[in-house]
Amino acid sequence: MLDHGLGPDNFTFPFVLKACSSLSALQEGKDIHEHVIRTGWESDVFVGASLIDVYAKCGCVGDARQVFDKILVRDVVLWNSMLAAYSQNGHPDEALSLCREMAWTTGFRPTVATLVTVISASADIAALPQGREVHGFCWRHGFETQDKVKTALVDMYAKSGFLKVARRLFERLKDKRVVSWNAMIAGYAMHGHASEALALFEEMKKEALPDHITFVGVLSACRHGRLMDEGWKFFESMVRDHLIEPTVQHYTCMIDLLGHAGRLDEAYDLIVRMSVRPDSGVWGSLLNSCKLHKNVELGEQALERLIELEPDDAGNYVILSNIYAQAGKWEGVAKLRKFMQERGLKKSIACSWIGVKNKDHAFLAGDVFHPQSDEIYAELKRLGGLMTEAGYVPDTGQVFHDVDKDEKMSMVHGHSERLAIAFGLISTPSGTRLRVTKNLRVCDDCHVVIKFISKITEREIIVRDVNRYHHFKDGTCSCGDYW
DNA sequence: ATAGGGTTAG
Repeated sequence: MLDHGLGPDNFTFPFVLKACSSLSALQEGKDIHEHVIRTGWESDVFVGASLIDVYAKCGCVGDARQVFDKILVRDVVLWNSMLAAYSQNGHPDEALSLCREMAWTTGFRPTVATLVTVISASADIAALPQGREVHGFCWRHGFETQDKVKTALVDMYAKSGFLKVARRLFERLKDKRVVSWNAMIAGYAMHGHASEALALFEEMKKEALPDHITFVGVLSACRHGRLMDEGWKFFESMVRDHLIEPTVQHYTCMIDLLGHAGRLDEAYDLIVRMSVRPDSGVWGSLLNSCKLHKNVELGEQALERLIELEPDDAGNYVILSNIYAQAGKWEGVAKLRKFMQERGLKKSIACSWIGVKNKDHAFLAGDVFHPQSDEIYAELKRLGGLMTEAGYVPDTGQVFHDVDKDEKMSMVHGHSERLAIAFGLISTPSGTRLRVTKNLRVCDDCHVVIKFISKITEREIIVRDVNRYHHFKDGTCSCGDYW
């Protein structure tokens, strides 16, 4: 077109940018962006929304935001594009605050797309107070009747641990599409409700055609329920009866099932001979299983692969370090720490949060910034006494740093999930279920402690960590102590 | 004639 001497206009750019977006072609997108600037179309909302989408699909949220900021006369689709850019790139908090800004500056006339995006952002951080607020908004403005909004709400309530609410909304869908079934099945699966997930899958087969995502849900239900035989049955049936080629996520479920069961060599064999390229999730699952079953050699191999795939992820080094520590191989711990220091890698900062009276309260390990900090620590101390009476012995094996024993104790005692739980206990009526979210894995010792707390205080405590949900009740956890 | 949204992840 350019060779023919024709200049692109405001209609040309969106078409060609959409092509970039579906190919995740960042360099081409940037070239076209320059062309947009040269031809003076950068303040066009259609061109801008397309550019934001290209940058979002390529993971460049900052570039997307620059495009957004240059456009001063915005329409609802432009806002939605920017919200989606945040939401899809792991910045759900930014999406929610941009949504507030949108409400403030534009008078907030959202569309179905706005709400779906914001609800899914709330779901991703299980930010229930915001999610409920959006749900209320949907209801008051007649959006709740829309199936797409309702499906997003099903996902949000499921991820926030309200499976019954999710199910009630799911049953009220006018037309259950595959996406809705998938959200509900995955919801049961991630909470370890394997039988509900599988029952729903049987029901689904009568009404809709399962897709590859349905099977991720089904296999992950088997995984969380440790249903090895059923898992393989579904895996084989997926390929044979449904003609679905297994993706890396399907393999991850199977490798995780084998690994958790201690069949580490079989898990390794499956990684080597599977038809798709193993990603960091696959090796991460194997590394985690090596920790559960104390296998140093295979753990080292898994870390080698992970260093190739995601060298900057500190969590991987920490897990191998834990494996070394369990085995008493302190030279391995020291070697890893040196390696991390040389590369400037730091453990991510742990953070837990809990919603109380429609407000989220966040805690870092050992922090004293909460206004009720003194009462929180007093409550932890009180519980500590009761736990010792009940037979609790602290396990500081997972403390990464090589510090003395007392210091290790205090580090573990101030873990963020404990602060969040203690705050929940002192600020809600007895018997109230607590729901805590954490950005990392729950450590072994906290897991033991929370089991004790659930029994001593007679509370149900739901902790959503980075991998899965833990439902603590009466001294036990739904994960069966494997996570 | 052009742009945005729901389901999967160690």
